[in-house]
Formats: sequence, C-alpha cells, structure tokens
Amino acid sequence: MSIASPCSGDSINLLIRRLNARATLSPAEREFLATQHYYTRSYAAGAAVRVEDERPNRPTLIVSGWACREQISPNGRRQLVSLLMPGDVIWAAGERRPIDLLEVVALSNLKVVDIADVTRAITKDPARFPSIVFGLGQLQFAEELNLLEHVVRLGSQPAHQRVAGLFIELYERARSIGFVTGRSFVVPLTQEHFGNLVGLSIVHIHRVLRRFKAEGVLQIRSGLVEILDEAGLARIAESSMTDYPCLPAITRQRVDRPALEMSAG
Amino acid sequence: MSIASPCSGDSINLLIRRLNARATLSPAEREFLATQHYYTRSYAAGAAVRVEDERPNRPTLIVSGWACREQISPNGRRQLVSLLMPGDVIWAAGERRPIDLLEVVALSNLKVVDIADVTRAITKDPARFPSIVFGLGQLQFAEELNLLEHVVRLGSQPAHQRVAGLFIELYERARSIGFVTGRSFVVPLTQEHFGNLVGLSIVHIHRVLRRFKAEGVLQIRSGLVEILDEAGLARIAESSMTDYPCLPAITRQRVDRPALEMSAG
DNA sequence: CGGGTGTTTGAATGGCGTCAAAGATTGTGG
DNA sequence: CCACAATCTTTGACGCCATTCAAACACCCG
Repeated sequence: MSIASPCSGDSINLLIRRLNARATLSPAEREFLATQHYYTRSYAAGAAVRVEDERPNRPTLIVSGWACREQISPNGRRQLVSLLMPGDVIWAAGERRPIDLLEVVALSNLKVVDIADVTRAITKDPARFPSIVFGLGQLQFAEELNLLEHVVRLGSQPAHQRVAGLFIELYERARSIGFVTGRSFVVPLTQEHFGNLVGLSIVHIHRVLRRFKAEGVLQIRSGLVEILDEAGLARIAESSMTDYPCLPAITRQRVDRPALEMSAG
Repeated sequence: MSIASPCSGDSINLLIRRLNARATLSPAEREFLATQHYYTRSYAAGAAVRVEDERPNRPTLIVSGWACREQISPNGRRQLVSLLMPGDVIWAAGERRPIDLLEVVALSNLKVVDIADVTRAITKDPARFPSIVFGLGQLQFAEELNLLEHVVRLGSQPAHQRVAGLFIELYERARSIGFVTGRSFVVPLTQEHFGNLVGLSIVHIHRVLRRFKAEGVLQIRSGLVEILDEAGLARIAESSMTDYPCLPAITRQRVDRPALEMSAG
C-alpha cells in the first residue's frame, strides 16, 4: 500500500497551506497557485527522480510518497543526505544550490508535479507574489537547517541519539504537513534507509529500535511509527554522553504481534 | 575580544584574486574593491568571532588565520561544521542562510576585515559589479559543496578515509589561495580540532596520522602539513571498504625529531 | 625555569559492523 | 484467492574499529 494520495485538483493544496503558514498568501496568490495547470509524474520506489533530457532539473513538488537526496561515497556506501516528504520542493527556481546537484531517489512510490512554469512566472514578477516568494525561500531554509542538524548528528552523536534525533525530526515534519494522527504517522522507509540516513548498519538500527520499543519510547509496526513517549525521546536525543546507559541491557524481546488494523492514511 | 582599526586596502588582494579566478573582474570592479576603506578586527585563538551589538553579523572577510563554524551538540560534544581560511567570506550579504546562524570561532589568531559597507554598495547596484556578485555567489557555493562532502564523510566513511578526505580538501583549498609551497602548507589546528571536524577522538586522529606518516603518505611537523604521496592519499580516500587494511598493523613509531626551520608565513 | 597546552603511547573496554540464517511480510503471477 | 518469490525484519555470535582512561613526553610562553 502507498500513502493516501490527493487527487490532481488539490494536489498543491498542501503547498499552499505550507506557504501560508510562513507568510499569509493574498487571495490573488492563492488563486494563482490553485488555478494553474500541473503535470504529474510518478516514480516507482527506488527510481531516480529526474526529468529526462532536462539538465538542470525543473522545479518539482512532491505530492505523495517520500524521496531523498543521496550521494554514493567513493567507498561504495550510500549516504542519504536529506529526506523529502510531500509538500517539499525539490529543485528550487533561481540560483542553483549545491544540494541540487545530488541525485534524488524515490524511497517509496512517488508522485510529483512539475512547478517549473509556475516558479518561472513567479520569479519573473516577484512583486506580484511576495508571500509565495518568501514562503518558498523559507522552505529552502528549513531544508538546509535540517542538513546542519544532520551534520551534528553524524559527527558527534552515538547511535541511539542519532536515531532519536531522526525520529523527532520526522515527527515534527510529518506533523507540520498534517500527516500525524494521534501520535502515529506513516514512514515508508526500511531499516536500511534509516541506516543510510544516520550512518549505521541495518542490524544496529534494529537494535536501537528494539530498545526504544522495550522502553516504551517509540514503536514501528508495518511502517507506522508511533511516538509512545515524546518527552522520553527528546531526553534521549539531548542526553549527555554518559546519561543514557548504552545498548546491551535488553537481550531478548519476544514479539507478541497483535493483529493490525490501521490503515495507511 | 576584538580590536578594530583602519587598514590598507592591501588586505583584500586575496579576495580580489579569488573572485577574479571565478569571473574576470573589470578594471572598475578591481578599482572599487581596492580603494575602499576597510576596518580590521583581530581575535585570539578560541575567541568567538562576532560583532558586538550586531545581529545578524556583518559580512566579514578573513584576512589571516583560520576559523570554523561550530555547533555544540546537546550531548556536549563540539562539532566543527565548516572550516574558514583566509579569503573566505563569513556572513554573506543579502539573504540569510542557515549556516550563518552557527557560531564562528577563531581556531588560531585571526584577522578579519569588515566588508559590510562594500557588500551593501554592491547589492544596491549589482549591475555595476556583475563579476563581484557572481564571484561571491561562487564562494558561497563552494562552501556549501564542502559541507555536503562533509556529510558523506561523517556518515559513511571509516576513520582513515575521513582523515584522508579532510587533508585532500585542506590541500586543495590551501593551494587555491596560494598558501602551498612545494607540497607543504601550514595548518594552525590541533589534533583535537581535526577530531572535532571529522567526528573522531584525539587519540584516534593521532593513530591515523601516525599510520599515514609510517606509510609515507602525509606528515605533520609542528603545524606544517606535508603531502608526501598525493596519489596515495587520494587512493585511501577513495578506496572501497575492504581495500585498505585497517589500522593496527604498525605498532610502534619512534620519533626522530629533526630540527625545523620553516616559518609559519 | 615552571606551568599550560598539545602530543604520544598503552591497556582495557565497548559500541557497532559483519556474517549468517531463520522468521515475517509484501508483492506477483497463475 | 492461493502459492511462491522477493524483500524486509529479527536474532545470535563474533570481532574489530574506535573510545575512554591514564600517564608520560615534548613544546611554547612569560
């Protein structure tokens, strides 16, 4: 199953809401965005998100599914540099940024719309769309901020902190786009993806997650992340090096797997 | 603490050369930069580079010495996010970037000049200074590119690759500003700084460097880095995970310390 | 010359990766 | 709708890369 996908008509409602949260759009701006015509493209999980024959790539909005910017290290390892969720814009208009040089890969089945024409119109007459321009800039800003936190995580934190920090980020981002119901949200990633994000092996990601579940902090069941103890999770992410007793402790964790009934909405 | 004093336009020759390498400056542009009046400030090693009462900080050019952008992790560890060398610009004019939010700290004694007035004049009339505008943008671009490589290093490479990659970056950057003589260049950093950069302990940084010296790849003697085998260093940085036999091998390395005569110019 | 800072080294511990294999889940074709 | 394949998860055993602790050694500065 894939995540609930908005139908074509309101596929950019999410973007409008996000922009609106950063700078209130004028009715004219909202009208403009809502009445444009958007081309949809779909990618299978694992596919490179890229417009053929188009270099550099055209500004694109993620409608449903998740993707990442990735870089293959010279040693063959895969590093996921940043995560992209619905409502995120991939190749911003205007000046090229280094991050735009990285390959974008679909982590789940993915639907995007081309917003190249829209952004062209906007940058050609920015005075007409002040809040849109500002909001798009803020979205870029937020992604680069996440990147900086990522550097700190990778460079100076042990496994459990990295994972805790990652899930706090995911939680907040999912909530900001309205994808959290209760304390749960769908994350269409495998443990390998988590590992490639925070620089840990699959096996060790699993060990950390098992620990979190045993401590009632966080739980993942078939792609549904449930934050059981938000404060506890934050405490782990921000604990000093010696505070949190390291992994071994819990040795065995028998899984009494209850029947699942949650839908992936 | 910083000491402000007027200073000759000579200190920005390095910046002019760097900009010129990216887009040839017109005589008028060169003239403009060279005849401006610049205020110099100095910081002691370890001091925060910051203009008192000024928030956000004013665009600033590093004249001599090294600095870094750093972030203290919640767990108390220090992560150096990016290195700043002479000729680098710290707080770009115009839009604020997330990286500008990080604290800048002098790693050695540092001399900078304030270029706020200059950048203001330039951004107010960009058509008059096309190559300067472009060149400054390229400098920003380069720093963000280094940041991405840093993410890959921290997230997916073992110790010796991180260190090798770091010194390749240092070598190229030092060369690009004309600070390399022969195969040597001065790096005013301690092993602790290296560790905080690439996410390793002091002790392990030392072990890796000892190994590099024993293998005739790279040598550091009182702050002078000597690249003994550039190709070998690149091979280490790009080797696949299994290629390079890991550390232990060389156990003992007696130091026969020869007299040094290099100056730190 | 003495104190502070940085370097160097050893020993011991452990966090995390690798290897391997058995469940569990998802997807696919008949 | 079921059987089968592929993918993902889970677990144990094992070993090494890297950290921590601790202490000696070298260097710089006033």
